[in-house]
Amino acid sequence: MQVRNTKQKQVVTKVIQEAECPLTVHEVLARGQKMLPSLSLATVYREIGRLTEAHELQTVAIPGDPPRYEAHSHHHHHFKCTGCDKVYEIEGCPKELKSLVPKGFKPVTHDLTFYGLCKACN
Amino acid sequence: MQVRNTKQKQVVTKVIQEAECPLTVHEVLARGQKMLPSLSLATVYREIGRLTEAHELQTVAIPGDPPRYEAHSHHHHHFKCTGCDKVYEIEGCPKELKSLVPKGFKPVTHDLTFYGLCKACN
DNA sequence: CTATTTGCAAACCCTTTGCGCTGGT
DNA sequence: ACCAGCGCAAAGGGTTTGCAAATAG
Repeated sequence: MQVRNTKQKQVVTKVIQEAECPLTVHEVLARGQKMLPSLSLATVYREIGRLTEAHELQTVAIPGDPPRYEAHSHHHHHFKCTGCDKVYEIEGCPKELKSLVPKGFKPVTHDLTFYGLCKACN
Repeated sequence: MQVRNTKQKQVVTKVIQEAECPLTVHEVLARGQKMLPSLSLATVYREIGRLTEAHELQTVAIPGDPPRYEAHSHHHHHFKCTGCDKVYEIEGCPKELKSLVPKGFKPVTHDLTFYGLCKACN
């Protein structure tokens, strides 16, 4: 079973790589359709599913929001503006974090999300 | 518009307060029906909605999982076991966290979730 | 007695899936 | 020419909502 290189895949990948912030499925669809108007929602879901399984995408889940997706690059965290609802990337990660985990537990990874006002809304 | 003290509200509140970990809506329903068999799913959703808006409940969102709810007590974080899928509370929170936020941004709150193996699964 | 709240079922998302057609190789 | 992948539309699963009956105050 071989993987084919289709326009749809190129478009979805491109949209996510060029995004300045994590995108929802519908945002990916909207941006993708500017390049390829026939792009369908089902295809976006399928492609995002593939990319996520291949660990080329990361899911950013924020309570109350639909999931967002971003290119899997280096380890980082997020800031969600409660004013304009945009999600920003935050660099850095304190080493001490792991010390919060109780003895006997084995932490593998973690998510950290800040909420508040971004530069523009503040 | 005054709020009435119904059996359903008491049950939902009690279930969540007595829970040893954050519960999904269906877990709240199942536990609640042991005390009040007629309790309906819609009522659980409505009551959780009210409590969340009143900030008496906190939502624990984990990518891929349905949201869970817990009593709003002190500030703390969570550990999700990827072995048994249970969610544990983690105490403590490094002061340095806020220093990750860029200048001009105003952090109000944050979520932190660890993933890995719990004591039992490790 | 009156207005809120409940339970039910239908309506609504958002996401997934079956299927015939398109198009990459 | 073959078959992975697409678009469409229907199905699924979780959550919300309209409404008549139940019930707190």
